[in-house]
Amino acid sequence: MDERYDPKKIEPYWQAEWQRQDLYRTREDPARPKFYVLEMFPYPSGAGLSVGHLHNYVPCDVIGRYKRMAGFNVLHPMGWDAFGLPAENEALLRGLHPSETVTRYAANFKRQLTISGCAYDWSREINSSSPEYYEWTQWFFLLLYKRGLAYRGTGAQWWCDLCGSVLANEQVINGCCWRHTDNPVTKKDLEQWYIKITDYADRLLEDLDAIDWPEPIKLMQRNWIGRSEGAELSFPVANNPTREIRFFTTRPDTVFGVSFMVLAPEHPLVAEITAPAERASVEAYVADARRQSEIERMSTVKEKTGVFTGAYAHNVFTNKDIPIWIADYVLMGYGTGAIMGAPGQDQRDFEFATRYGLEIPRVTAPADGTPPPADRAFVDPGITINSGFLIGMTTADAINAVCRWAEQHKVGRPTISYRMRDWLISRQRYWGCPIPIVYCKGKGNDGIVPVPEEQLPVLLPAMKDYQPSGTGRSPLANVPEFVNTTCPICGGPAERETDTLDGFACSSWYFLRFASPHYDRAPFDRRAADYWLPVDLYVGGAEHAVMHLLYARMWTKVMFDSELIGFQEPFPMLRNQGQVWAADGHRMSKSRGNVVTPDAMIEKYGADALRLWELFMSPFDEATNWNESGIAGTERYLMRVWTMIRRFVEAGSPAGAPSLDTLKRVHKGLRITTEHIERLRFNTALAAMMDLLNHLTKLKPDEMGRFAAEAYVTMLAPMAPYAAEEMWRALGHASSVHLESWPQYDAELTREETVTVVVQINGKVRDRLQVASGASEEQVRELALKSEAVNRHLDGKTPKKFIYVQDKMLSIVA
RNA sequence: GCGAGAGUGGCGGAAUGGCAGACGCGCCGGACUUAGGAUCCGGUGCCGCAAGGCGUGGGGGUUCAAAUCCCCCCUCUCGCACCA
Repeated sequence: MDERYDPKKIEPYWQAEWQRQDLYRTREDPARPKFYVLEMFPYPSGAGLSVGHLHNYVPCDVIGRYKRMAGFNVLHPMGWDAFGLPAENEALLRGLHPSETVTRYAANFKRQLTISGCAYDWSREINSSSPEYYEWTQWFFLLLYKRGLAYRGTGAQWWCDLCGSVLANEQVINGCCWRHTDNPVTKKDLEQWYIKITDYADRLLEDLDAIDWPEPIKLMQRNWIGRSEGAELSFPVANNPTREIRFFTTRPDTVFGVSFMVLAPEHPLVAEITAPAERASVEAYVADARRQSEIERMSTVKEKTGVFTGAYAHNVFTNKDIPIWIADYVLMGYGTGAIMGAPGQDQRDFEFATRYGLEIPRVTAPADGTPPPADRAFVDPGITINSGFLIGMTTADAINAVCRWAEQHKVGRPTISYRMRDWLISRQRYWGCPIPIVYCKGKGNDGIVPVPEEQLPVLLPAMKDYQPSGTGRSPLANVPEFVNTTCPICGGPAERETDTLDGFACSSWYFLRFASPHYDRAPFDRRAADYWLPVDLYVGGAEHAVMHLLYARMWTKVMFDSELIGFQEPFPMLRNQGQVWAADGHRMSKSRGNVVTPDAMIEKYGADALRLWELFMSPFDEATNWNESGIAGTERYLMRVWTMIRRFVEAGSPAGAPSLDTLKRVHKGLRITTEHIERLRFNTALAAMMDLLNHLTKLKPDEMGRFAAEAYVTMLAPMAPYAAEEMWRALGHASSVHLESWPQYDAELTREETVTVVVQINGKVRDRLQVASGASEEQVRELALKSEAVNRHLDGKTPKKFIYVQDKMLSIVA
């Protein structure tokens, strides 16, 4: 063992040695309990990993290593979410082929993770852009199609006429194209593929109750799904009884107060019902609404506007004709694109009615008998008034009564509406997973023919030029050899789908692939999946709260329904790591020049010191700003451990007979460290280790003894794997410390014999008593009343009341 | 605007109703030293010589006891954009 701790010397050595020993290879072993820890697989970018990424990977590595030592068979894999826009943009702008850049960037990520000491089983590395992987993404798409969960529909996409291509939301900046910054984007309607995630809305909602996820994430999913109960009703258009306006409401009890209707400007009825006299103003409003939606997020606090169509609807409850308006605050994408206006009970309707001088009937009164406020809507539940057969009913009863009446008279029914919409999974992009569909020219039903499984994968063709097709189709439309094919059924001429799948398709099942990453007969080997899945601990950023985590949950449920797997939730336990901002408080980014790389920190301090600082600088799940100054502290800590072990070894590694006090401290340190690692409290786990070190370094080697020395190094192993390995060898062991068992503590030895009991008088601490642990209230009281400090502060007053908290505190009220 | 989270020494943070500031950074002092940006030892919330008092964004409340629970306000961060 060298005198000085020199990470530059030991880290490369052990890296090579671990690789030679294939130390992190994982195999199924039914005899041992399994633990599957997974980080959300990263998109390999050219910027490489920053120290911010390691704030996720290092703690997960600690958990993986710890669980392995604690007796679990641990699966801790890594792969690359490799399809995506940045690689395609680089291809477009710099002519670099995405598969080359992605391969290079992934290799760099892997190198950075390796030098950081992360124990991944690299034999299970996957890449979502490799045909061996996306073959099965395509297979899943076909599964969804066969189950009626994938369908074609029309959707509007951002469009730049100068690029001749669709744009992602992030490519639209201030309403203009990212490349043509003074060219306003428009919307283009395209036929696209959708996934019917709405069929799973209720299950996605209900099953949230049974999983261990951060509450804010669950809440975001609940809000995203946005379930609301109500009724769908319909009113006929006056003088045009073949046409009706269907609408959803959560307050069917207020139908007698409906004094107008509002349609979304895009509503298909608008053109048909508009009266000739109003046509000009309606068309102008519709055009204006369309233009406004094109100029991104111009004004978020604008007033409610609308125009009258000149048409009327017949309120079947009041038998009155009510005006039909259009307004841009009604969205075509939610509900039916039409709402009833009940201005007395809805604040938004109230503002609209006030502005345009519409009638404001009051049909709900406060339950306490006071009149509804005159200057605003009364939105709370109450007692129904002015409402025919509903008068006197509570809001809840009136809702039921309206639903029953509507069903009997065939004008509506109770229903549930969801805010969540179906998942638009088509992308008009090159660098994605091809959709395994062909369109046969000789067939009806749009000629949709799924590619037979045995013909998968549909390979993404190599291209030289990634210019957009100009038509709204993906660049793949420019490759005739790809597009033109034959129908798998009739053999006649057919064209391939040229859209590719959203990257979220790849990430909706990758956690299963790690169980059997090289299996080539199915997406996964059922036996391996049954052993490893579900994921025991899933870790990633809160930014994936809704999309990725909902899609992956839905696909898992589809797999369960298809009897491919035996579980319904892929991630029973989820945690979010805290975001690490740059020292300047901004996102770390190449353009700001504030990226700190692990490479630079490892060069300066060594990987172990960096790892310890990642663990120590802040709680795992809380955001923090990067601050390099503390690494000096973790580096110094490692040096002190090193010196302690070196002195111990140089003294001949004496077996020693530690004092009871030392023994108790070791066991207590072990207990706290263990408990805190289990709870993912790495910063306080390390603090407990430092505390223990501060005690142990005061001892001579034979006072410390072999048990303490070895337990200490073993405990350090998950956090600082290189230094621990080197010290373990110096302690005379031939095999790796990472194959050792986690040391067990003796609970008896972690018990305190004496405790400090605080004495408070009227809420202020006046004395501290050392008493035997478990002392009775009487004993402590007696002791306290003898105390000089207590008597001085009691100042002759008689205690009125004592409150005793065992082993902690005696509170005296005087 | 709505929703979620956060606010504690000079700094990162600890304490989840029971000793505020664990552990570390920085700083101050000392030892060793030709030397120290190394190492080791001690100190370090604020006021005060002390006894003691004050102190967890601000204000109020509950409690024997509040950083922690409740109400109001301020600031910051993240998410969502009129969801009928």
